[in-house]
Amino acid sequence: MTKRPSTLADVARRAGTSTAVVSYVINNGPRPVAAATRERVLAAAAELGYRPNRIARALRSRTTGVVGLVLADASNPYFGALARHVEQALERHDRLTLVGNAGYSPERQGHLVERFLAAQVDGLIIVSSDTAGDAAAPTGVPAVYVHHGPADGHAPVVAADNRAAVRQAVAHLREHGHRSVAFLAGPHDGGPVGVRREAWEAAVGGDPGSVLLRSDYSRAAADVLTRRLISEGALPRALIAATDEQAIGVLSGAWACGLPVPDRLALISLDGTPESAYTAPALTVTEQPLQAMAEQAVDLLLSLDGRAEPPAAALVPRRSCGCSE
Amino acid sequence: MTKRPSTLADVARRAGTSTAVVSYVINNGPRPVAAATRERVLAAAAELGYRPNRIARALRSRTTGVVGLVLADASNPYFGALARHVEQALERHDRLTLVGNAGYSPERQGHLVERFLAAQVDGLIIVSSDTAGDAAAPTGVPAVYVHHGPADGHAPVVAADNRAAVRQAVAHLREHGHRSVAFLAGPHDGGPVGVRREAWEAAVGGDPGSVLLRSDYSRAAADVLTRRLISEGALPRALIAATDEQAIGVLSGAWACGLPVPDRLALISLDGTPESAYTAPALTVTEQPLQAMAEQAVDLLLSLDGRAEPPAAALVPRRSCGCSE
DNA sequence: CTGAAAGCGCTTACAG
DNA sequence: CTGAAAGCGCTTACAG
Repeated sequence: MTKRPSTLADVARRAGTSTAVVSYVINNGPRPVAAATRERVLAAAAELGYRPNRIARALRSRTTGVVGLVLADASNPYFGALARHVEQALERHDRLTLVGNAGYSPERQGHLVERFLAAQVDGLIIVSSDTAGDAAAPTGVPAVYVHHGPADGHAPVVAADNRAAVRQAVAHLREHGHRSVAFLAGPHDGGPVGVRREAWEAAVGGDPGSVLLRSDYSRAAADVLTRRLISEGALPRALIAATDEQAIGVLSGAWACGLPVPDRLALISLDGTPESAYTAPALTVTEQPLQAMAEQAVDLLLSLDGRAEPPAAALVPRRSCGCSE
Repeated sequence: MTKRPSTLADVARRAGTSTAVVSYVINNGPRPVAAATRERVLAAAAELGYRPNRIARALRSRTTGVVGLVLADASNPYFGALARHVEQALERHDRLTLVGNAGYSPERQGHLVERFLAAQVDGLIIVSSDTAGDAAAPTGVPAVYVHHGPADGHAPVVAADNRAAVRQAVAHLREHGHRSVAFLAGPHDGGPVGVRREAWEAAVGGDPGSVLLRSDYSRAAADVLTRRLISEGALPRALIAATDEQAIGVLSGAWACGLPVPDRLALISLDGTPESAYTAPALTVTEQPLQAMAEQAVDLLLSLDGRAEPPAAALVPRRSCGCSE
């Protein structure tokens, strides 16, 4: 038989004071309380194991301390890492994180936003890919997009400089002596991967040897594609993968076919998630500043400041491009 | 100027009825409403863009529809996958998920539990490793542990049969002709990895060639350990890694040293996260039924039923053990 | 410095 | 079938 949790009124009764005073001491304000009274209240609260009911506080003060985080795809480590950094940043600001996975579905994203709004979140952080996202522009609470956002400019979007990252990747592969540099894009253009693809196109000019490849954003799809290209003798010698997921699938397919990386395939990936450092071989990446992006998004949401862009993606040379670590 | 969101009272006024009736139609009960009245209410709600305030409902009905999910370590894909499945299962039951990452710290876990309780969650799902967990037995709301839980039996624990998984792994490596099978454990015993280690010990008997290795639960630590063992000529020929994180680190270290897997090292991992299928080479694993575990935890929490144990971990032969895929 | 009281937006007995 | 009203646990003007 667990007894009813104690309330403010219980504490007030026990301390022989009013609920107002109890509230003032629990919240350290907004009115001063005499030291002696404060002690009595604190003692009463401790004896009763009082824990403030945030729901009641939220109803009254119209702020829940909860932020909704919508993920384009929680199973992609890139979004996963972003999510962890967002949650941590919010926790540092004493906010709770309500999380939802849209699984690349705009409908599910819209549904999540609705549910979060009904839960009276104080704000929304939407980690969006290309497809989902532009639709449900949330109303009533502040929202910040990460990675990709609607173009209408109604909500801030935090993203790294994708074009610069691609230019670095192409240049690096050229330094390794590759004249042609292929690109593994997503199934559609649009969103950050579309931007990356455009930047690649601009960088390789019209070079016919620099072919455009496409696969879903999954290890499985890139693995299958790689096996097929190898069996057809059509695998490029130098390749930029739009995402780590795809790059890992390429590595997996290449290994299975006995094709050595980087000797027969020089590979660079554009996400730079933590996992990219422990593949076989380790992936050369342009590392997106995931933590900085997450922190900036949280700061913008809580309007702590409107800091400048996050640091640009940095090229991290590892083995897969042909560097010797 | 965004105007104040409409309330039940606004809808009632517009529909020319009482708030009680509006509540009845919004919630389809618990009292019947005349069809004509219902239409008026629905129309009014639609015109006003009414969205029920779940906080107010929660305060009144003492149930928030929110569950708190505490993760031992969100950056470990094993826990990450579990978290996704839990969130999806909760979503199917129309619950929202408040998420927090304890980062292997019992203090942070306790702190998260406190905050979740203050937020009036309807229940807690605690995905715990060995170290964190036993401390803060939450009070007042139902709780279910996943992967590992306190031994006192106060809360249900959902976990796969770790011993059977280890026995399968050892037997499989023996079928490949390995008399000695080493084991890469975590930094301490205790929790599921402790159980796995014990089961390994029982399976290999006192064989002196079956050595016990230890590393942190990270790719980095296992990578470093593997490089060191190789340089010392002390790497075993057959190894069971307690976790996928460690197995991936082993693969990474082996590749960097030019040591071929599985030819010179046969490797099996005991988690079986999705990533294990796309390493180079693909990892042979005992696959923990992560989705089934998550669903059972949610069902237990919402006391839908007390189903039997989740299905046992199944051995998935891939390349790293020496099988030819 | 402190108390009595209104009110946040709902749900649900209680009358009719 | 419907309405008037109490109350969930807080916060915060308003008096004193």
